[in-house]
Amino acid sequence: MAAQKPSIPKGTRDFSPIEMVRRNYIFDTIKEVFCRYGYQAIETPAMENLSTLLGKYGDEGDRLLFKILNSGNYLDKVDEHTIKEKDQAGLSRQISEKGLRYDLTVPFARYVVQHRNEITFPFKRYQIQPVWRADRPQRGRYREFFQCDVDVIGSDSLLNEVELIQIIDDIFSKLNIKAVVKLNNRKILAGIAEVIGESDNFGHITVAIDKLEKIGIEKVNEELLGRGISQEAVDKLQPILKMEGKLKEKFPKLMEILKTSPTGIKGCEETMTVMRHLKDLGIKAKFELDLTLARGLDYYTGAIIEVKAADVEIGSICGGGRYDDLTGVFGLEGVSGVGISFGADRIYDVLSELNGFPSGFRASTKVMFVNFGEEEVKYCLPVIDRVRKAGINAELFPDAAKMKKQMSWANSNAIPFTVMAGTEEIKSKKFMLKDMTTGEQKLLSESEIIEKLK
RNA sequence: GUGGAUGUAGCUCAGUUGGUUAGAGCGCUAGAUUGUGGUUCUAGAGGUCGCCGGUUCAAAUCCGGUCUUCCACCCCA
Repeated sequence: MAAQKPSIPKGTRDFSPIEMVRRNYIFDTIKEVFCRYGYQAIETPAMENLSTLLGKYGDEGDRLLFKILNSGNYLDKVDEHTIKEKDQAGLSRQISEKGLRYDLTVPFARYVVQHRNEITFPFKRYQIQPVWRADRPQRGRYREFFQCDVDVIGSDSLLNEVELIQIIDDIFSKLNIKAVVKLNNRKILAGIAEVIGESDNFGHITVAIDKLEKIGIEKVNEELLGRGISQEAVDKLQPILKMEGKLKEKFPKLMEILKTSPTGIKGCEETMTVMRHLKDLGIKAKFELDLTLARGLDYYTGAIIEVKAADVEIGSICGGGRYDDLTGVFGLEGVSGVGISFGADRIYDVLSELNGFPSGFRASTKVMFVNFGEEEVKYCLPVIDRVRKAGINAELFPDAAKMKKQMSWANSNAIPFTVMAGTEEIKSKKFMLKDMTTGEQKLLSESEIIEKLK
């Protein structure tokens, strides 16, 4: 057999032991906070029916879905016409009916509708699983990555928004990441579109102004005009785009601009309520109103939340918002939800860059027993068992390899202690314990070793 | 999906205008040290120069294609 060069698909990664320790540190921190606020874990399958996924994320989202080829002789079932006409979309529909999930929110909505009889609302759940996107990989962008979602479904209360931001604050404080929370509201954006008389172009407007920070006001205006938005509307938009100042000054200005749009006013009031609570709570993270924050996902209807790391340029590390009718498409109307998603992989990248991982928690083994051969193993084995039962992580080197080999193995695995027990030690019923950091060694009894390593 | 850069030892990288046997550091293996790792010294192993094709007497080096990784756009965690 010809040796093939091993590789993994573009945008995917292996996680080696050190990375796993670090990833688990992130997951554990996140889980702990989720649980603290009363959220319960669920999981859903890696693959969903395409009918569940398609049409929920906009055209761009549909394009980025990984589709799974049907099993069996799928080609037999394709009609001649499709093949002759090279109808790609038609073909894809006929040969693929499943896809890898694109996020955790839509599968969650599906879950809620499917299990509605078992659920007592409001339902608070968290879900930590990988998702897949057929995107082109880049810094902080992978084709397989983990999302950590928390959602409350079946409650309109703005207290949920507040709670989610508290969770954001808790998690990033624990991880020592300076977070900036950006808030906006789809209703404000809808109000703006309404006030400038371009409600029909809501999508184009939000996408364009989302780029304000990146490309500047001139280019945004160009793009708006290019998208068929009237000069008059663009002119009307200018004071909103240029609005500056503190929150206290921004809101009255915004209310004034939006006064003819009840929706806009509502959005403004909602956002003010949330922010007032955050202020009272003394949130550590910076939070700000960002009118340019749009977020592409089609299903958001109220609050929009996005978190960036203050010290690392990597895109958002957490994002989410309120969706009033996500379950509607699956046949459950009038259930509002709000949720956010933490990007574990980007958080990992941020911590790497900041050197923010706690040090010195690499090896889990506390002590390694050197293997000198059959007799010595017989002498050590029961002792190792008792050491473990005393709650000390211990292991025996599996082969009676050269001492040098065994010691350097312990060394490269950063194991802090080794025990040597050969003929001499067996005779005196003792063990030679060596501290690998200082090089010091002492002849001790079993109970003294357990005492020392505890 | 569009445009740009990149690929040489396990890792990080040198490699001249195309010219003989492709180098360094780290790591790895062995010995100095037969019951002692981490320091030191000595020796050694390890490369289809991403892959396929072309130009040439001759290609790591030039050309085309392809894949990977990275960057920008699009979009997003």
